[in-house]
Amino acid sequence: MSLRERKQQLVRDAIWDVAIDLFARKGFDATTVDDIVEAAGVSRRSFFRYFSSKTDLMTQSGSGRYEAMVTEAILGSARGRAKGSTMGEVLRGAVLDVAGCVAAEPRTLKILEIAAKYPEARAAFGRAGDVHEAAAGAFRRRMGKKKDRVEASLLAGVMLAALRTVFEVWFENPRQDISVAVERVFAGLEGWI
Amino acid sequence: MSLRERKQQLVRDAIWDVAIDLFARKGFDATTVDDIVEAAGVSRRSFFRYFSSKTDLMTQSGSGRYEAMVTEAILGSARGRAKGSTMGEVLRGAVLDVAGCVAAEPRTLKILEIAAKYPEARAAFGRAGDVHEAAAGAFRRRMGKKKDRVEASLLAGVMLAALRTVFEVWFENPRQDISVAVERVFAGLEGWI
DNA sequence: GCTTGTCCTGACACTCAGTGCCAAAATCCC
DNA sequence: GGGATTTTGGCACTGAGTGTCAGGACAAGC
Repeated sequence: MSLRERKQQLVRDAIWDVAIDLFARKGFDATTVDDIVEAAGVSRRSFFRYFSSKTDLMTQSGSGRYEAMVTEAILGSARGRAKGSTMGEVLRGAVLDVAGCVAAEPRTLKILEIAAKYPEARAAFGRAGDVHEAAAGAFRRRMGKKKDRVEASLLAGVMLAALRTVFEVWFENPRQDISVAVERVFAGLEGWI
Repeated sequence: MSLRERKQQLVRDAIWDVAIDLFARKGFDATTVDDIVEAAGVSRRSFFRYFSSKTDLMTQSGSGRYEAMVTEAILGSARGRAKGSTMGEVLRGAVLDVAGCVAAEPRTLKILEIAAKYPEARAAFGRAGDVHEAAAGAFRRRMGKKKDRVEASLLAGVMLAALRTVFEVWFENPRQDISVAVERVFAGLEGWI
């Protein structure tokens, strides 16, 4: 690693640390890019060379890395998982891989704390969170008290996943009734539920 | 409905129609709010009274409506679904309700078309779409050609749902190993997969 | 029909995010 | 050390979104 690269990493880390600290203290929206660059001692223009946007500071390491991590985990080439595994096993292994990678980064916890504290910061991860929250709450109410929060959250996630897939299927042929797409998706869920 | 309310609805519809038309022709980013208000014949300030942001035009009807729709569908009070239904039945019914509601609005198709055509417009729905896309592609590759796209998309959705739930569980007690959270979530998935 | 209070609209000015451009400084390679 | 290349800072610009305020349109009462 050359001097230049180490220096860049240093600057990048310095910006990130300062920014996360400010977010935690003042909130995401209340912290301006000017606040960050002043505290970090870099120019405004340089900030945008290291991070493509303010939300990049929250979504960690810019665009594409999470996608790559997920893809890698599913394909699991590094682990040499048996070709004959069932999809359930693949799914479980992939979740474990990604969760492990994310949890291994100490920054993850700080980001989760900020996201828990400030709603605006949660928006950095997209509006999907709000819908998921609402659906999970509804499932919880529907189930009564006997079942726990985890299952409600999972059901909500599966529902949103099913909906997304339904729209995908339906959009290929929007003239047909959408219930046909629902049928097809639930045929795919067959055996899971 | 008073004259005032009808007038507001008229303005709102006019803005939306003009905006969607511009998005479809020029793209989401390339269309400025100034373009929209000029074409619609309202002031810039009034635009932001009707829509809280430019992306609101894509996510349809502002914040909260989709959440409400999902919640309503799960609780299913309007349908009077039997209390004793299994969660699988509830899930299916809720998906059908939401999909039906969405498909019934003619605007939905236009929005889907724009989202399909312009990547920037997809970003209005949050970054989650990109991750889902990547994961579904990975599952497709992993499964080989024998299974179809629908199942890959579903698997991707379930995986993201599981991950989100894992982080939720883990965040309550971040000192413990994240694999414990994964265990717990997959215990909830037990019987589904 | 006219007044009065309420709501809506347009206009202006402002903050902040993000980008293009160019000159100066730092780094790397020889 | 000297020259090519990369990085940086400064400046100006566009575009989104917000606060404020005066003026106009609406509903209700007389």
